[in-house]
Amino acid sequence: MLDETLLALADPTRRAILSRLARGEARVTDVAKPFAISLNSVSKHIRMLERARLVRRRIEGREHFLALDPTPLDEAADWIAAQKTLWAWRLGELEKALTDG
Amino acid sequence: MLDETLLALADPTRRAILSRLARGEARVTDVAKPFAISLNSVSKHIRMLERARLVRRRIEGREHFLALDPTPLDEAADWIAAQKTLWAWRLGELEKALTDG
DNA sequence: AACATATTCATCCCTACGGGTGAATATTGA
DNA sequence: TCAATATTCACCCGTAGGGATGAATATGTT
Repeated sequence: MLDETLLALADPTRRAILSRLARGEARVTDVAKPFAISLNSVSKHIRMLERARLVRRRIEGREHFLALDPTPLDEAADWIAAQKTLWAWRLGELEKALTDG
Repeated sequence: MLDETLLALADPTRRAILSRLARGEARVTDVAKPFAISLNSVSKHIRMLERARLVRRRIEGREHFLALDPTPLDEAADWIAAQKTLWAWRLGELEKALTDG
């Protein structure tokens, strides 16, 4: 799932959609309104966010309400945090080696 | 830069390359060795990692030595952490509203 | 109820790009 | 000269991003 999560987050439009949804549940049209791109594109972006499990959809008649699901963010944050630790350790060793030499 | 960073991280091969480089500097061939894919593909992945500023290249004769640059990870980690906070706050408000109602 | 209208979202088609390969091309090392 | 290192090129395949069109649902009017 990490692939889909990071791929979904790698687009500024999708990140903006997530920021919008962080202010509260919204319909597809509401989400699309601030963007200059077509509603179709927004719909596709939302589908990618759903595939990444970052967004859930609740259908009421013709209206589709979107809400955030923060769960996948944890996995992404964990991976990045782990890498930062590893890299910092490695660079620290390198620094030490340079200092000793 | 956040776009390139997250896009670069969204591929398992590139994440494996980063993990390899976390163990120390390495040449392109060394990095490519464990993978079943061709050297060309690895070269392309490395270029994407360079574009994302996650990897730096030092050329010595015919050998290209690759090393990590952890800087962009901070930006990514910060964005995710900020979103987690915002989302948690929003979901907390929702919880509160449901409890009050 | 029945029909027209407006709104919402999905589907079809095209273009661009990521990911993969093999072959060709410098460039350096032995 | 010959082998090793890495890039570049041309290409194929799958998919994301975009506009245009169509289907489904809700709303309003007679």
